[in-house]
Amino acid sequence: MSSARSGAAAAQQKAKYHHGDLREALIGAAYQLVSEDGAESFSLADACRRAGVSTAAPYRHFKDREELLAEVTARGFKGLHADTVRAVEAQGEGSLAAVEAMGHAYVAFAAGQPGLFRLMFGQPPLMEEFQQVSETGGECFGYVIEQVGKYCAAHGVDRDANEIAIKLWTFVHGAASLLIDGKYDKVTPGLDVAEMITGATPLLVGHKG
Amino acid sequence: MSSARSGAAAAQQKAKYHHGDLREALIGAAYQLVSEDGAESFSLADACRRAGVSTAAPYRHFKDREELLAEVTARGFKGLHADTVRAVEAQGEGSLAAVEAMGHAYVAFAAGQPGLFRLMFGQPPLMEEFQQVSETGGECFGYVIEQVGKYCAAHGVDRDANEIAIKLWTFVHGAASLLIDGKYDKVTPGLDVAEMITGATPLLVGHKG
DNA sequence: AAGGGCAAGTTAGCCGAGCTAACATTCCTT
DNA sequence: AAGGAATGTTAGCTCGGCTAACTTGCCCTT
Repeated sequence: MSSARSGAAAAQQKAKYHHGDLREALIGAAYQLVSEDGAESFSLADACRRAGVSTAAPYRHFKDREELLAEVTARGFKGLHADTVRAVEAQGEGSLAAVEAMGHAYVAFAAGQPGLFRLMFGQPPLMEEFQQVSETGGECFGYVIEQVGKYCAAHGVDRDANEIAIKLWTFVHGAASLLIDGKYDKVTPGLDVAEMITGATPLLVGHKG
Repeated sequence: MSSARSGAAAAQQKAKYHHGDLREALIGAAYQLVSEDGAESFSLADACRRAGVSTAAPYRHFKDREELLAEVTARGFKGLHADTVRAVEAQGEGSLAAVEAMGHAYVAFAAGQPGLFRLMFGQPPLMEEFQQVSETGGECFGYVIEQVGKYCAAHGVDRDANEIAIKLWTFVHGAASLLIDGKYDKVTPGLDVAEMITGATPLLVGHKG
């Protein structure tokens, strides 16, 4: 390790035959491209252009296009997980507000990076084969169940936390999907999705207010 | 119209330079291919092979691949609409059972033709431009609002029917999406989605039971 | 310090898909 | 019967995924 190229800051080094950290560069480029435009229109060649390498270079780091997208997907789940944790901690574990905040975080994530969200939740048989995707996705939902359990314990709700969590997830996922796919606009242009979630959450958890 | 080739039964006619009804044949092939495998992997060339024509032939009937898929999408909405009407009429308009049945029909449609469902509800900016898609989709949801309104009127629910319908749609759409994308399996393998909908519907409509 | 091996780039090229242009055949109308 | 409009065809372009074979340069051993 010569001092000149420590870290991932090899980007400004010009005319280097070796890139320095092409793997990370490709993941980063793919993440950006997918977040905005979606995985359908994403091309490996695009990512290569961004990274300034030939179109054959990625195959030194990934088996194929899919494997790169799997890595992007896994990072998406990590990001969603982190957002969720942040949302809960801002409200305090065990509160109804924390449960609602998880829903808002989910929708905000989808709205902020619709292409990535679709990659994470669409076309499952393609992605679920990759271990890192299954793992990160599982952790993500596990946390939600955990938090709903804490809410139930704190508020004397004697229904199954897992069952409640699934209903909440279902609702919130539907909201996120319909929102980013523009379906609400066709039907109720001014809809405030956040408010709808705040309204529906107590119903679904069986909150006695 | 000579008697020999009336109807769409021109399939068995061999070595005919003109296909007879290529437009319908392509839509049919696309519908099948998309229903099963999804629109992503659908190729115009595949549909051509099925119809027994060259890969340039479709362009006499459709501007491009998108326009064919738009037609398939519109037919998908018509099918969903028809299924919904059937479900309601089996239970009787205005009943809670009818509202639940709409949800079940929605999920069943998605489960039966996941690729088509994703085409109908994913990647909106691509499809919504096509008028026939907007129209058929709008009619589809309009009917749901109508039915929820009838339920509300019959049961003295004084909340806004539109608002309730959107909540129901949101929930059911989430259920359909998570089901076909295999996400429930990762978390609660034995989940009975139909039962979950039956359980959640009364909560969301504010049914006083 | 020399040199060899390996990691990680490159170019060239194959294939399949979308799409267009130019040509061919059939239908249909007059 | 003739000719134009529809609707096929072939040929060929571009682009993207992917592979093979070659090249470069880092690093490790001696």
